[in-house]
Order: sequence, then C-alpha cells, then structure tokens
Amino acid sequence: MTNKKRITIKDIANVLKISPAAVSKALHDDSRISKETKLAVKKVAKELNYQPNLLASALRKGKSNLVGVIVPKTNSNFFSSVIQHIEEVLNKEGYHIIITQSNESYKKECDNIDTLLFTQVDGIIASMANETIDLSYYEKIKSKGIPLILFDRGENNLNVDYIGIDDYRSSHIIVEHLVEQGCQRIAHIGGYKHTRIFNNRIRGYVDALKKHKLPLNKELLIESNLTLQDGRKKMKQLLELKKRPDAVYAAGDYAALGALQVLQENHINIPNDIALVGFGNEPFTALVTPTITSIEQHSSEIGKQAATIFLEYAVKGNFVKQTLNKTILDAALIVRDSSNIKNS
Amino acid sequence: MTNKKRITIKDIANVLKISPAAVSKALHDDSRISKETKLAVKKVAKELNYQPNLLASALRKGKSNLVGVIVPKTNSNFFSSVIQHIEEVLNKEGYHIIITQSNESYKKECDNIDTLLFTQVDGIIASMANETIDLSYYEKIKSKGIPLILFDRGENNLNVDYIGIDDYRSSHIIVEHLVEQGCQRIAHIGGYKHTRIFNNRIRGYVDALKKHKLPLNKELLIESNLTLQDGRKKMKQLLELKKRPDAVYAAGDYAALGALQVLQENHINIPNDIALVGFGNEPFTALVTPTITSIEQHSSEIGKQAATIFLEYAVKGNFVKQTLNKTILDAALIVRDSSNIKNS
DNA sequence: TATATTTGCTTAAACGTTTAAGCAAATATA
DNA sequence: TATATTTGCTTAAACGTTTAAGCAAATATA
Repeated sequence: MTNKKRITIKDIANVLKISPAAVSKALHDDSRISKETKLAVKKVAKELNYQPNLLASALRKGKSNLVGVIVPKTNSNFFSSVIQHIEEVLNKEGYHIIITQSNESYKKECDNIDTLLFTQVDGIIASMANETIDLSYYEKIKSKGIPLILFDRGENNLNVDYIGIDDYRSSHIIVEHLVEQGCQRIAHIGGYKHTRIFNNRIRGYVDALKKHKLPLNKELLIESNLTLQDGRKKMKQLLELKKRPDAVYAAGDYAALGALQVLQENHINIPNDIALVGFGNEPFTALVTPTITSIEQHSSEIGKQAATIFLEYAVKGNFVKQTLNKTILDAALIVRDSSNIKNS
Repeated sequence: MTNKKRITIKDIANVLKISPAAVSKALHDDSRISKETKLAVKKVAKELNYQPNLLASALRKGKSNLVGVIVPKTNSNFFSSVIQHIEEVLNKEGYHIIITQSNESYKKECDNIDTLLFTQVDGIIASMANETIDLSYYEKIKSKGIPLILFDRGENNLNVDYIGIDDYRSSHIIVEHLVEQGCQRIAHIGGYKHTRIFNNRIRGYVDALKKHKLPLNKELLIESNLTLQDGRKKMKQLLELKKRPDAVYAAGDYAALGALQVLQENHINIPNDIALVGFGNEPFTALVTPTITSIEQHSSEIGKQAATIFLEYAVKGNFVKQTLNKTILDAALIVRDSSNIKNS
C-alpha cells in the first residue's frame, strides 16, 4: 500500500508522450510552452500526485531554498517570535528555514554553523550566543559567499547586515522614566561589556545619567550574565551597599525577576522603596506581582526585516559583496507596576 | 576573495590522479580502498577544505538525513527542551532537524507537513496542534512510507508510534496529593475532551475522585483551551459557585497562572482557602508568588526516546510497516507552595 | 512566393555524489 | 607452477531536475 515508486517528471512525460524537459518547463510556466501542454502537464501532475524533488532541483540549480537560523535559545518569547516572522516572510517566497539553537554556547554555535553550511543553506540569519567572542566561524560563512544577517546580538566588526533595536536610546528612555518617577540613585545590572548590545545599554545608561545631572556611581553599575540566579546575586550585592539605590534597571527580564524576588524576600516595597525595570518584555513581566516595567524589542518587525534583507541578497544572486547595513528600530517602554510610583 | 569555485570530489581525484569513485569510497572508509589512499584522500580533502554536498549524496542515496519536527509552539519550555534532546540524539547519527511550529493552527500544521515532505525529510516527529481533529494530513505522511513518531499530543487511531507521559496516572497523583492536604471539593479546569491527553487527564481525575470516595460534581469539571485568559475566566466561574471548591487542578500551567491571578485579586489565600495545581512544570511556576505545584513531563526523556525510535526505523530502511508502539513515561509531581497546606 | 521570425518542442549534458560491475595486479592455494 | 582468490582500483550509470542549444513546423514579413 505504501511506498509506491515515487512519481517523477519522467512519469508525467511518459503519460503525455513528451520530453521530461517540456514537463519541467510547463511546470515552471516557461513562455515557450503552449497553454495546452501546460494545462495537460499540470492535470497529469495532479492526478499522479507528483511532488517535485527539492534535492534534485537544488543540486541542479546550485541553491537549496533553505535558510539557516541560529538563535541562542528558542525558549524565549523574543526569539520564538522573531523566528515565526522570518518563517512567514520566507515561506511566501518559497524558502524554508532550518532553526538551530546554540544554548548560549560558543561551541554549539560553531557546530550549528557547520551543520547549516553542510546542509547547503542559501543564507544564514543569526543572533549570537553570549559566549561568542571569536568571530572566525562567522568569517567562514562570509568567505563562502553566503549571505549572513545578524539580529539583536551582533558585532560591528563583522561588516555584515544587522537589525536590532536602539539599545543606547532604550537606556535613555528608561533612565528618563525613572527620573520622572523621582528616582535619584539608579543602579544598572548590565550584560557583558564585550557584547555590543549590552555595551550600548551601559553607554546609554552612563550618558543618560550625565544628561540628567546625576552622578555616575561605580557601585551601582554591575556586570552580569543576566540569568535569574545572577540577578538575585547582584541584587543582594546592591542591598548591601551603605546607600542603597532607589531604582534598578536590569538589562534583561530574567535578571530583573531575580532582583524582584530578592526585594520581596527582604520586604522592600516595589516601586516605592526601589523601582525596577527590565528589558525584553518577556510575557512573565506582565504575570508576576508586581508586574515589571520592560522594553519591547519589536520581535515581529526584526524577524520580518531580517527575512526581507536576506531576500534582497537572494534575488541579486550569490556574488554580491556584503556591506554593513544597519537597521535600528526604536524600542518602546512598557510601564508597569514595578516602576509606577504615582499609582502605587 | 569569496566565491571560489566549490571543491568537489573530482578536485580531490584530480590532485591524486585517481577516480572520483575511489575518493568517495576512501572518504567513507570502504574496505576495498588501501590505507595509503584513504590517508592521502583525507589529507587532500582537508587541505582543499572539501565539504561534501549533502544535496548530491541525498539525491543519489534517496535520503536527505533530515528529520522534520512539528510542535505547536517553540516558545514553551517543554517543547523547546524536547527539540533540544531530539537534536542531540540525531546529530550524533548524522541527522539534522528542521523545526516548524504550527502555532496551534490546523492549517499551519498542514502547511508544515507539506513543507517537510517537499524538503524530502526522512522522518517526522510531531506533536499536534490543539485544533487538529482531521488526521488525513498525517495519513499522507504514512502513505508515503515516511516514519512518523508522535509525542505528547497524539492520537490513538493513527496507529503510529507515540511517546508521552501517563496522563491518566498524573491526575491520580494530583488528586491523591490534594486529598492528603485535606481538600474535599477538587475542581478540574481540563483541556479539550477531543484531545487524547486532556481526555486522559479528565478520566484520571474522575476515577481518582471515585477512588477516594469523593462525589463527582459537574460544576467542578470545566473544559478550557488552557490559555492564561481562559484560566482566569474559568476561575471566576468557579468562584461564583454557591459552594466554592477548596482546590483547583488545571490541566495546563498557563491556565493555572490565570487562576492564581484571579484568586489573588479576590484576596483568597492560596493554598489555605483554595489549593492550586498546574500541569507542565513551566519555569514560571517556580517564579510566581506563591510558587505553583505542577507536573514535570520529562521533556528530555521524551525527546531522546522519540529520536531513538526514529533511528530504529532509519536503520531498518524505508519499507518497514509502522506499528502502534506506545511508550508511556511516569510523570513526577513537583509540590510547591500553592498546594502545600501543612507548611504555609 | 521566398525568406525571416516565432513557437513549441527535443536532445543532451550537467549538478556532485554513490554504487554495481568489472578488471588487472598481487597474493594465496593446490 | 597453474589456478583461485583477494586487493585496489576504474568505468559507467544513476538519482531527478534544469537549461543551453538546436531543430522542425507554423506564422509573419517582404
């Protein structure tokens, strides 16, 4: 019952007594094939339940119509949403995506790149693992002439297209918001300085303090891996200061959640004693008590644009020189209970 | 600089003045090739940075070494973890996976199946969307002779391999736990009856009540789509009853979270007034206040086993008749504050 | 009516790999 | 020493598609 011999273009050709080449052209609406033949071919194709063999056409055409996507993790609202929108845009143009996750590991990321190159993807859309510093593997993609588009976590010196939000400005918006709430000692639990986006958030924080004539206090600027656990640890550290902060801005929502837990365990009122702001607008920020103010990163827009940029390379063909083309979106601050002093 | 002509087996053959066939065999450690030739071939392959063309070998061998994975969503700890472990097992055997998400939509799920078949996957590992009732698309996979393995959300009458937890027994464990805490009026916010796993949880709930000589109260058994929103709605409904429940068992963590919010808004003490149990052990269950008791579904085990089952089909070759082979794992109850009456 | 162009196909080769069949040289066996 | 077997390769064809080149018939143009 199962495993009938697979139907090929030749089977259609045999039925209609024409050549396989004519069938191929008819299926692709070549202008040199008559309407009658096209209709007949399509009819027979449908009757035989013909399914084109992607592998064969990919081999012949030298492109697979597959795009590789590398994310640090799929288990995040941001990345999951970006992926969904990349897929939406690419599927319409006949491309399919292969998703791989690095789990924030540099080694796994390199493996993923090898896997994708091996699978002959036509392009790679990636966001880097926290660990990644050495970019030689990404250079490998470039040297093969495969379009590479980075989003969210990317690096300047790779000289490839990048799409993300304006991290620097986001910090300004956050600091401004906290100052409006009356906060004066604003701490920043920041990400790794070597990662561009986190560095931009730190720079934004520093410059925004200056703008509002607030002193920069080194005790209040802490580097973290932004996990929940580390958020807890860094919050405890802040509470041990002689002069505690009156606001904490964490560069990631999980770290903010850790801070929130520690504050509650110490019966510190949020936001009145210490206001709290996260980053990323993960769904749980709206679910915990109190709800956490955060930055929305426009995942859908990032996904769509990353896919669109790839498509531009795809139509131009493989031999286009890549240039650094940055697309920076404005982020939006979602104010919730954890920083809304007036209403609480 | 980029786009050097790609290196093929022929290039290696030319360097060594042997035939491409010999190169192919040497690379695959064929016993009929001398050690010297093998070493020479591998050396040149490395020097030229040779990368085998998966498409060509897939076409020739009639298999792609790709496995399709369909999940309702990647943005869930359970599915993300299952995927990760499927990948881990399959990568070791030279397979790669293509992840697609149905977003709980039947139409999207059908599209995904078409995509995967088009991409010539060697097998499909899937968990069904909530919407899915019509199984004809899955029959399509079977009729092509492609191994199909379902996990978590599967259906009996498809007659394919299935791996999941013992939902029926999980309900028993939950009810038993709540009875031990002294609860007498246990409500169940269940999933769709037409979905096997949710139906099993409902049956388990009903039978467990009977076992503990508790009456089955129809008001306390509610069908839900298990989203956070619907969890809120159904909890409100329960609070309007003349005799409120003293425990709520939701068949999903998001629904449990919705219930938790409503309970807190109404200043009802959890667990003393009403105890709460969820299902799935999503990370947030350990993060909210109070933490939510839930069922751990052994995602890593499910992922590993699903991949292992596929590999068994893969080595046997395509022409094996599939049989219904169920693997049912025992679930584990993770007791947290929301149902821990003694300690609260 | 004679030549040029267009239409609608066919032929043949190619993408890069694998593998069945075959064959000469080397080695083993009688 | 004569035959059988093994070793180590080569040759040729194939996977299913696409596409350049070509060609006959139909149609257009002079």
